[in-house]
Amino acid sequence: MQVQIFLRGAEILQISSRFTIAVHILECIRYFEGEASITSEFLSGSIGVNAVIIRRIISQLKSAGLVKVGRGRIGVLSARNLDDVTLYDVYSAVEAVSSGGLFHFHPNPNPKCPVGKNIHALLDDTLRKIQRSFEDRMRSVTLKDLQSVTVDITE
Amino acid sequence: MQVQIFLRGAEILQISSRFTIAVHILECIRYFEGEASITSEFLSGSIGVNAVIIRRIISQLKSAGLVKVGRGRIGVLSARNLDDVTLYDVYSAVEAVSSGGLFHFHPNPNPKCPVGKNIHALLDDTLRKIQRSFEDRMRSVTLKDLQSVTVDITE
DNA sequence: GATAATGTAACACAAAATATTACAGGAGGA
DNA sequence: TCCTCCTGTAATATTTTGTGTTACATTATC
Repeated sequence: MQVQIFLRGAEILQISSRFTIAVHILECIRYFEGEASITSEFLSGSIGVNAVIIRRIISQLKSAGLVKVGRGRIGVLSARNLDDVTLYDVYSAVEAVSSGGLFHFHPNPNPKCPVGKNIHALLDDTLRKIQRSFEDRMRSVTLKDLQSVTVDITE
Repeated sequence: MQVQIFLRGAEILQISSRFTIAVHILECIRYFEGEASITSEFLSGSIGVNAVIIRRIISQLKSAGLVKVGRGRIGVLSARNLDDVTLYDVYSAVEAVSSGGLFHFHPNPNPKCPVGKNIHALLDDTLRKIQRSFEDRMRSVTLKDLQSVTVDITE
């Protein structure tokens, strides 16, 4: 049996670390804004990730309207009240999930097979709903909520 | 801003297609069992994916107790009533999510930074609950449910 | 005007997913 | 029994995605 043996490595499918990095960035802004100039280099130090990566993610957060960036020696600033930003706001800012969905469908089911012909009809709607539910759950948590250790997400 | 320009390609993070392939395999068994010898070659034809990939996934489904495989000219058979198999059963059979979670955390937050020090305390519990909720949603759908076009997953 | 930071290209590298080839070994049928 | 078909799985290649690194033009503040 030994399934693990021929599965090379972890085989983990995950939401990219861009998401937790983005939350980390926003939390740094919440903590340091007004106190320090929050540059990509500064953030790189707290997050432990290359400054260019940070800048890319900041660009995405900026496109999503969450932060604004001054050139020169300003650093990153909040563009709205970050208390109200939800995890979904962050997630959708940094993951291009829109274009494909959370699930990856095998691309060539055989239309000549009675099962292959119907597999999309069978699954698409349900998978879409599951994804939607996942996103709604992320919408229900704001950055402010994270501060209270026991967030009430019904488990 | 043209975020897309410097994001190479799709940047999509997805549940591997092993999941939909596995559902496809099980649906083929539900449809063809008793009618035809369901070999990896046969499935490869319906699914449009290499037969070796199919065999690996079948091995995982077998480990999970969903199917059994005869050697020789038998092919794949159901090992239990597939009507009752949930999407989570399939998902957990083919994704090694257990070892890392759905979310990928950046591995080196700086413990000397007041934010970096607390980022795990801030996020871990909430992310775990979101993942749990995602999995529960998959648990609520069986293969039989898929047959009725309008599955009642509260949206 | 000097300095420091961003925006982003270009490229390198690592990790994961999938494809392909190959073949040993078991089961069933002739 | 022997042949054939199919599985199990190794080895390897290819593709895709994510991340790291270097570089530099641009722009805002000091």
